[in-house]
This record gives sequence, structure tokens and C-alpha cells, in this order.
Amino acid sequence: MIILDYSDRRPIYEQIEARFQDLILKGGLEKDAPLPSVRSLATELSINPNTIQRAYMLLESGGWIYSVRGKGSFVSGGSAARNSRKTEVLRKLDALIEEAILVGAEKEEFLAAAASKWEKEVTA
Amino acid sequence: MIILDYSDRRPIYEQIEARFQDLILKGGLEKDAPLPSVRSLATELSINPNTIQRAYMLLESGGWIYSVRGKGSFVSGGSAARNSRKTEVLRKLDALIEEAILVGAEKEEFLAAAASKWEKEVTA
Amino acid sequence: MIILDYSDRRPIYEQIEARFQDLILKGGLEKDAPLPSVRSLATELSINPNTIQRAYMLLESGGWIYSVRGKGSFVSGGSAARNSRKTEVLRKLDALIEEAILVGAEKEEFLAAAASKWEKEVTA
Amino acid sequence: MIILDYSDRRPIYEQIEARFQDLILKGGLEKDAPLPSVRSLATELSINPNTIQRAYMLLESGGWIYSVRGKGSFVSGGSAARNSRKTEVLRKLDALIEEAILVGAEKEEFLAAAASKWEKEVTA
DNA sequence: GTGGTCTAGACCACA
DNA sequence: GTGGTCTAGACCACA
Repeated sequence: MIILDYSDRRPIYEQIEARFQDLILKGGLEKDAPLPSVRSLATELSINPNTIQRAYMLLESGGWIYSVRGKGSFVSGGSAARNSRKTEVLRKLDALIEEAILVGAEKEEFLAAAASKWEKEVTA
Repeated sequence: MIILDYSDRRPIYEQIEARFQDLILKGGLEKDAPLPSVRSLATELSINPNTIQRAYMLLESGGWIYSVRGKGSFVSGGSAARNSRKTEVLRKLDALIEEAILVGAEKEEFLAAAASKWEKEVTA
Repeated sequence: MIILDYSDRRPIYEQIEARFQDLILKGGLEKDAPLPSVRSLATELSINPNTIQRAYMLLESGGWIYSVRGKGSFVSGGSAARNSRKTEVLRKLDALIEEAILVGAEKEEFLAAAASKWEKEVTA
Repeated sequence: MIILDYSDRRPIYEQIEARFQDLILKGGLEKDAPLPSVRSLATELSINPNTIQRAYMLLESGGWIYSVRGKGSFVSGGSAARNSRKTEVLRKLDALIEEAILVGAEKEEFLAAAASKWEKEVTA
């Protein structure tokens, strides 16, 4: 299920891209499972097919899905995509730590906040 | 020193805003220290004064600086601005941890990466 | 309906901002209702689109509306904006009372004037 | 004693004007008492004499002071000025009540806040 | 078509 | 000289 948030600052196609990445990561979409067709999803979400097309293009160039002409789009196998996003998370962590140091946070404070938040998420 | 990065996705006025926030946080600009005038900075960076004006407006509405007509713009006192940015860092940390869990990272792995990165930053 | 008062000391963009706040508070604009587009309102009021843009930017950063690129601007849900303005009213009341005491007004006189004015407004 | 607040949004000459009005209302400056000369005050506050001149002009046209050529400026007698400011306070009260109703405040809530604030000010 | 960014430049209020 | 407001208009991202 895709839910669009028009008050989200990100463009629609990025929201759709992220949503499918999440579904694939969480296992909601297995390898070779078909994605909805561009047209049907566009109709369902009441948005322009170009926007869906753009999201699928990004997913394909990121290695998340593959397209078969005349058939549709399907979830890719392999863990390249998952790993690329993991790399991205670490990159964001680096940037965040730089900022945390800048605003005067202490190392222990930061790590404790991270550990505490992690527990909360996992048990939720 | 302000350096613009035109390949940065962020608009110029946000880059300038962030740069002055950093300078203030790092202590390079003390309370009541004058910022460059709108016009002089515009000339120095070869951009339009309106763009500088917009950055200063954001800094002022965020409590980082105050502007006096006919006099110039100056660094605000107080720690409200600094604290607001610290809150923002913690909010970003929460979002990042959600994403880390999603991509299958382990808690220990994440915390170790954070600790290691912190050390590297501080000793740099 | 937006009416500009060029003899008003406030800049045009603030008048527009205040006018939309009033419309939203009075319920003339419900949640998710679209505001006029930047260009159409600029044409209607015979002013520059940038000025409208600035008013909308302020409304957005104040939590009154949200803007979607390519779609338009819409009334936000939530009561944060409404509450922030209520806080502001109480702050103004404090300042006014200080001034009233300064000019030698009596407490009963002030409260009576307030009560009387309130009645007049409500029954109007 | 005049204290300038450059982070105050009001222009300097208005701050000076308001400060003298307060001094006169509070009795710190009696009828016919001399105000500091434009030059001496300008020197003391390290600002442009034009700015002082402008404040004195406003005070004179508002009936708060009178100027004697070659002698200086002096506090006016009479209560016209005091009354004019009292009228202004009532006008502000009207505007504030309109706004309070708009944001959904209740009459009793507003009057109670006013009474409570009044007590706090008087006993302070 | 719609909002977002930026340039170029005018004019005003203020010091 | 300095910040603040506004116009005129271009170009981009997005739907």
C-alpha cells in the first residue's frame, strides 16, 4: 500500500521510490514479485503516470527492480541495493556526528540517545 | 569565509544560512559581532543582494542574528538558537536509526560505527 | 477576499499573511482547502508574484499552510498555528497592561472597558 | 537614563521618544524640567544627533515637551499628552479584543488573564 | 500550470 | 551606508 503525503517536502516520485524500497527491505515484496503497472498505480493514487514512471526509473537504476518490456516491473534479487542503502546510512551517520559535535553534544550523551532510541524502536 | 557550492542541491541562501550558523556555533562569531553587510557580501560572493537578504532573514527569524536598519546585522546572544539545532540533531538521529533498522543493521554495529567516527572527528 | 491597504504601515506581504490567518481562523478556509495560486493572486491584486510568494512562505513556516510544488498551496491541519497566535495575544495583553498602568489607568476602568468592548464585538 | 536596545525592532528615535514619555508619565521628569541637549545626549548615547532631534520633534508635536530657541527643550504641563496616550491604549485594547475573539478566546478567560496580570504588575 | 530560486535594479526608512 | 520592500522577469523542478 502506497500512501502519499502532500505535506511532505519530498517530491511524490521520491516518496514512491522510498516506499517501494521499504517494502522490499521489509520483505513485503519478494524477489521477482511484480510491481503494480504504471497505469494502474497512477489511477489508484490519482496522480500523473509520469510520476510513477519516474519513481520506477529510479528504482531500476538503483538496482531495486528490473523491467521486462511488455510484461512489467519486478523486484530484483541480490543484496546490492540493500547494501547501497546501508552505505548511505553510514554516510548520513558521519554527517550527523559532525553536526552533533558542532552543537556541543557529548559523545556519551549521543551514544546513549542512540542506544535508547534503538531499544524503543525494536520493542515497538 | 563563505564558500558556495553550486553543485550542492541546497539553494544558495540555505548554504549561507548554514555556514553562519556553523561560524556562530564554533565561536568564530561572538555575540554582537557584526556580519558583513548585505551588499558587501553579495559583491564578494558575486551573487544578488536579495539572496543574502533572504539568508539573513532566515537567520534572524531563527534567532541567530538581529538586524538593525541603518546599522547592520549582528550575532544574537542567548542559547535558544543553539539548543534548537541540538534538538534537530536528536530528531535526525531518530530518523536515521529507523532507517538503519530497516536496512538490517545491528545495534552494536551502528553504535560502534558512531563511536569510531566520533573519535576520528575529535582527534582530527 | 484580500484587500490591500497601501496606507497601512505594514508591508503588503504581512497584510496578506494576516488576512489568510484570519480566514483560516474564522473557518472560511478549511483544512486542505487550496489557496489561490501565487500567480493568479498576484494578477488579481495587481502586485508582483514575489510578494505573494513571500507571504505564502511565512504562512508555511508558521505552520498555517503547506505548499506542494507543481500542485499549489493548501491549508494545514492541526491547531499549532492557532495556539501560537493565542499565545501571542496573551503576550500583547501583558504589554498593554503595563502601558495602561503607566498612563494611570485604574484596574476596574480597564476591565470594564474590556468587558464592554467584548460585548459589542460579539453582538455585532 | 536612556537605554537603547539595538535588537529592538523599533527605530532608535521611537525608543527615545517612548522612554521620555515614560519618564514624564512616571514623574521622573516634572513640568518645565529641562531635557538633555540634543548634542549632549547624542554624545552620551554615541548616536547621530539627527536621531535625537527627530525624537524631540515627535515629543514636541505630541505635546509632551516644548522647545525654547537658544535654551533647550522642557517638559510640557497639562494632561493632554497623558490623555492622548490613554486614548491610544484603549484603541489598542479594542484591536486586541477583536483578535482574541478571532483566535477563539472566551470572555471570562480573557478578563481573568487581564486581572491576574494587573495584580502581578502592581505588587511587583 | 504551480511553486521555488535567483538576478537586476529601484526606492524607502534609518543612522 | 545599511537593511527592508517591491517590481519585473527569467529559469528550474514537479505534476
